[in-house]
Order: sequence, then C-alpha cells, then structure tokens
Amino acid sequence: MPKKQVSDQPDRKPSRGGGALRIYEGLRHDILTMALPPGELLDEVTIASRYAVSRSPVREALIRLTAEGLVKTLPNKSAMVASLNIEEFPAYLDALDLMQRVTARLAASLRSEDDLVRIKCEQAAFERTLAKHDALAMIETNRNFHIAISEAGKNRHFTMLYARLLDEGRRMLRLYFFSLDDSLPPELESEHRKIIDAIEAQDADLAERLAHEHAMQVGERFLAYLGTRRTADVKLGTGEL
Amino acid sequence: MPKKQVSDQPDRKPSRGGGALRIYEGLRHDILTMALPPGELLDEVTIASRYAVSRSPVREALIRLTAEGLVKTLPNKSAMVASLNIEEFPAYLDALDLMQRVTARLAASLRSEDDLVRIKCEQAAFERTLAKHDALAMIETNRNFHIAISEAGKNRHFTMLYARLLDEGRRMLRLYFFSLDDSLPPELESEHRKIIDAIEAQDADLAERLAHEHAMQVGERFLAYLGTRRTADVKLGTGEL
DNA sequence: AGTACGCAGGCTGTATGCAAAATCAAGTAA
DNA sequence: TTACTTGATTTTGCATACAGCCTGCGTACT
Repeated sequence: MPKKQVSDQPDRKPSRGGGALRIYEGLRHDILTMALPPGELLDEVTIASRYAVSRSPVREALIRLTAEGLVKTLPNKSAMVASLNIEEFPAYLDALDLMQRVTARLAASLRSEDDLVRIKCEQAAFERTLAKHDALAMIETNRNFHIAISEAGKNRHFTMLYARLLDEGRRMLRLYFFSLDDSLPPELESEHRKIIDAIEAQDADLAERLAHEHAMQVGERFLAYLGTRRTADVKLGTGEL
Repeated sequence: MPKKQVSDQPDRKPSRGGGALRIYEGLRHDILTMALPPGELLDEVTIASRYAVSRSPVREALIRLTAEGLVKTLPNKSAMVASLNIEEFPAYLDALDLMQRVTARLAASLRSEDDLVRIKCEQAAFERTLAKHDALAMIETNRNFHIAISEAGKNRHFTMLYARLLDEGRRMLRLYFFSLDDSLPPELESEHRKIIDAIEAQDADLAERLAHEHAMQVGERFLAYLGTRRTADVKLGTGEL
C-alpha cells in the first residue's frame, strides 16, 4: 500500500518550460472558442496574474500567437485578439476549398492503411460528438477529421495552412454551429463517409470533387445563416412603446 | 533652449521596439542566405552579445523564427537553424507549384492597374539584378516579383504560404543559383514576361499554365543540378596515391 | 581498466527592476 | 464649451537577477 498516493506525482512543479506552453494553449483555446472575443485587449500583467506567472512566459505566448495571426499587437500598446474580418470571407473560403481539395486528392493517392484507420477513428469520434449535441466538441472533432485526411496526404505545407484555416474558421463557424441548436444536419456525416470511401478506394478525382462539394456546402450554409433574418416578421409602429 | 541633446538625430536610440525586430530580421537574413548554415547552434547569450542587447529581444526573435519554422528549439537546450530535408523536396515542389498556379490565376482575374505596375516594377528590379550577376540579389528580387503577383490575387492565405515557400526555397535554390556562376539562363526572364502578359490580358488559364511550367522548370533545373556529377570522368586506381 | 558518482560550469526558463511611451485626468486659456 | 497642456499612472520593451536542467570532467570505487 503506498502511504501517500495524492502527492506522488500530481503536484510536482509545472516542470520548468511548461509555463509558456500552458499559457499559449490556454489563450489559444480561449481565443478559438471566443471566450476571448475578437478585439479583447490582452494586457500582459492581467494575463500573468490570471495564470500566476510572471510576464516573461506570457510574453512568449503572445509572440507565438501573434506569429500565428490570432493576436495583433501594435508597438508599445496592448495586444488584442485578432478580429475576424467578414470582408475577407470569400478569400477564406477560396483557400479552404483549395486546401480541402488538394489534401483530399493527395490523401486518396498516398494514404497508407494506417492513415485510413486513423481517419476512420477521427470520423468515429466526430460521430460520437454529434450524438452529444456539443457544438464546441463537434467543431473540434470535425477539425481533427479533416486534419487526419490532410496528414494522410503527407505534405506538411498543405497541412499547416489547412490547420490554420480550420482553426481560424472555428471562430466563424462557431456562430453557425451554435445557430443549429447543437444539432447538425445529417448531410455532414454522410459527406464525411463518402469522402472516406473515395480515399479508401484511392479515387483521387472523386475525393477531390466530394471535398470541393463539402467545402461549398459549408460555405453556403454559413452564408445562409448570415442571411437569416430573425426580426422579419416583427411588426413595428404598432406597439405601445 | 533647455539642456540640449548631445546629438540631434543621428545616433538616437533605436527607438525602443526596434531591438527585437532588428535581431529578427538580422537572424532571418543570415539564415536565408546560409550565413548561418542549417544545424548551426544559436545560443542566446552569444547572439545577444553580437547584437549588443540583452537576452530578452533575442528570445523574442528566436520565438518568432521558431514559429516560422526557420529555427528549431528543443526544451532546455540551444535553438538551432532548421535543417532543410531533401526528402521532402517533392512535397515542397508540389506546394510551390500549386501556390504559383493559384496566385497567378487569381492575379490574372483580380489584378488592378496598380497591381500591374507594381508587378512590372518588381520585374524591372529583377532584370536589373540579373545584369549585376549577384545571385543573392537575384533570389531576392525573384521572390519579390512572385510575391507581387500573389498580392495582386488578394488572398492573404495564399500569399502567406507562398512567401514562406519562396523564403524556404531561398536556402535550397541558393545552391542552384550559385552553381550557375551568378548568371541565369535567359528563359527565366522571358518566362516572367510571358506571365506578366497573361496577367495583363487577364487570361487566367494561360497565366496558370505558364506559372505551372515556370515552377516545373525551376524544379527540373534544381534536380538537374543535384544530378550533375563532377567527378564522373576522374580516373580512379591509376594514380600513384 | 572501466564505470559510477559528483560537482562545477554554462545555458535556458522565469522573475523582477527600470525607463521610455502612451493613455488619461484635470486644469487653464481661448 | 472646446481645445491644449501638463502631470500622474499604466503598460510595454528591455535589462538584469535568480533558479533549475544539461553537459562535461574529475575522482573514487569495483
């Protein structure tokens, strides 16, 4: 019987070097989930006190996030969460579409058996979160599914850009996913399955076409969400206010 | 007149904030020109003393370079210049080709008159460096030419990846360019001109095709350079050594 | 001789100190 | 009332200080 099991390992110091990483991941998570909304000011001392560290690791995290484009920083002023500009949504969708197509095509051509099981595994995780009606988890597992495909294509440049796009998209698509009341249209799941089949069959053209349609669907759905007018049937000028 | 500044302008302090940027650009330049060869150890105190600053701005520069992939850093150990892996050259060329194609296509479709003069200006700068037989300057102006095209396409995601690829490529192509004895095959210049013409005529298909051929040419030339055997006609076993 | 231990030095990761810059507030002049 | 100036405060950017990890060498032990 071990005399003390609680303090065996758990509370050992954050292992010198985990500090900056912890803050980086924490801030990144908060930004992507919009817990820190775009435009939010990130002053170093506040963050440092929140994470109970000094400004140095905070500074490192902010520099890394700035390099990723998630944080903007003006000289001698506070950093702030990067704002997502709706005016560059078309360019975003272009890039997402192209990456989705090329990664699907490469995956179909270059996939190994291991890649295939990895992809199916991520898809299973995605379907599991679908059942849970957890929008945040759905976004996460959906991303992991597409990244798994991209990695099967074995081109780290495409994977890197694609990952950045999907992460950046988490902030936009989050609005759309939430609008669905945590339940997704079942097409997403079937589209994923069809893409998997094409990759398994190593049909590059089909995989690319399906990926393209998938991207277009997401784009259209998001635009449709933007186009929904919730106050269209409110009568104005007739109330007593 | 109150206490006068000893020196009005010339040697005023690097304006608080330029420090980290200066080191970042300096290190980046040295890495891309291979003045700092791949694998070189970058210990913070040495760099700090070289730039006559403390470790803090050096650290910031290294973090940014690490985020860009130009520097690798293992925990609690010195950072080192990222090594370029020849085994991922095919993936690199795939990415370069795709970016070159898509940016040329977008530029042909979306260019403004200002974009056009900018592109022609960069091409003129490129041709000027051609005459100077300065390989390093040629690589630089060639990059700027292609970036100008990419920016005419107005998709910052593509431009960002393309710029990273071109910069990364500077280290590889540098070998090839130097092998030419600082003089380029004139096809490069004419290929550039043809691409410009296609963009000016807003012929997206032609621009894409020319950009693709351009990328393939560069790839083939580099591979041909790798394939040159300089010792093939050396007779072995007949000397007195 | 070969191996293990220990210790010292160097280096990184983090904390703290300090000065320039920016922001804000109040007060004053127009 | 508005605009401008000035001083206090906050915050960043850099310098410095401190503590833990890694490395290398020397010594002792088998």
